[in-house]
Amino acid sequence: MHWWFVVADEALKARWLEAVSGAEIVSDLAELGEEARWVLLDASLLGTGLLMPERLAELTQNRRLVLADPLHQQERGLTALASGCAGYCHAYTEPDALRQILEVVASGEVWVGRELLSRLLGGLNANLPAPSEAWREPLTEREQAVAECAAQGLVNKEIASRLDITVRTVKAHLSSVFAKLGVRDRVQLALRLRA
Amino acid sequence: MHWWFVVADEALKARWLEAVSGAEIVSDLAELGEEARWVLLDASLLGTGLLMPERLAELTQNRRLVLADPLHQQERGLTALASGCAGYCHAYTEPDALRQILEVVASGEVWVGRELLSRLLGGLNANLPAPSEAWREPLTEREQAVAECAAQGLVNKEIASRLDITVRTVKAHLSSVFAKLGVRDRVQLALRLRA
DNA sequence: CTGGACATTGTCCTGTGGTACAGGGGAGGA
DNA sequence: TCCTCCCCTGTACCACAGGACAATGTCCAG
Repeated sequence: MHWWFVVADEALKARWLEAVSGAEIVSDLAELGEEARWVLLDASLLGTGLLMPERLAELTQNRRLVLADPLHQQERGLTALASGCAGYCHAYTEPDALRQILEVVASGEVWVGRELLSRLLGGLNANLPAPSEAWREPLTEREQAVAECAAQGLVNKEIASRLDITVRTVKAHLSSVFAKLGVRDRVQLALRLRA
Repeated sequence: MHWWFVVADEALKARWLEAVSGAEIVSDLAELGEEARWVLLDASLLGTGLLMPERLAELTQNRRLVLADPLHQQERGLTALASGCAGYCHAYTEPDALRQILEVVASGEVWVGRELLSRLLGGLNANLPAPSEAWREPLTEREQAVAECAAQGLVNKEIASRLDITVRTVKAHLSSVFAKLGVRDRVQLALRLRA
């Protein structure tokens, strides 16, 4: 995991390096090569006051980009995330907080501060569509429970412990589930339940 | 910062303690006192299959609550977050990932996984970084090919035939993939690649 | 009362998954 | 030339997955 910092301001650079020493530093976006897969970008280097979704989408192709914005506003944050950024934060956020943000992004997640999250949750739609659960129809309650566990990646021992039954019972239910759903093993079961 | 784990399942407890040793353990919600300000709760201990927003709102008053859910579904995650939870994750998430979640929450932020975030950003024509590609980064070309096959539900024999290599070579690549991606078997690999 | 469905459990078996230890060849960079 | 990494492969081993065959108990509808 190697971070690239796109930052021109010396004070900001120092602050970021406090969070992640050893990062590669460039002061202009044009200097970013394809090898820069994990990037922290000072939004002020984007050139315009506004965040251009197309520009951000272009920049975020084939890389994880965290946008550090001196103008820390919800609208800009939403635009950044909606345009493919893997995180949005204040440019001058505390080094400890910045390190955590980069760690979260490095592990594959997307970083959202609580303000943005609150904003997003505020627009929650009550009538959310239900996920596909057609797989449940032919199964008994116990079979469903065992199937869910298996599809979540648990081994038979763990399922037995979780549901307070023996491994033999787990196998019995799984065999029945496999037959009813027409899959041959738990990998295919997991794929089926996630479809 | 002192975490309280509300968990009855021994295997789950051990897993959580791997993430945060020294946490206070209780096996029933009734045992939670007011001193428990940072709580990780096994959702199965809520008593009903459904997540009750009123109940969650009650539980999250004056405390940071992360809900660890064996039934890891977007709807339930949205309900949890909208009801005041500071985080929603899979009950059996990897200890390293769990530690990171708890660190994020401990620092005052809210934890949201990428699936939930994608849902929340849905109304904004979300263009989150492609989740299906992040797993490629640490893998060699051949490892990627083998991983894709395994994640599609193929057994080792079938993968060997398709890629024109021996079963032993398939196993070698898979073991390397498991180590690099931090998964323990091909079910978890499949889930990871589909995340 | 009977039969069927569901849930649970036993022993036994085979094949697979996954790891350990070992090794060779090719390509590319220092 | 040497070293490292990738790709490939061998034997061996153990644990697990999954199936076969068998059985019991509970509940409920007919």
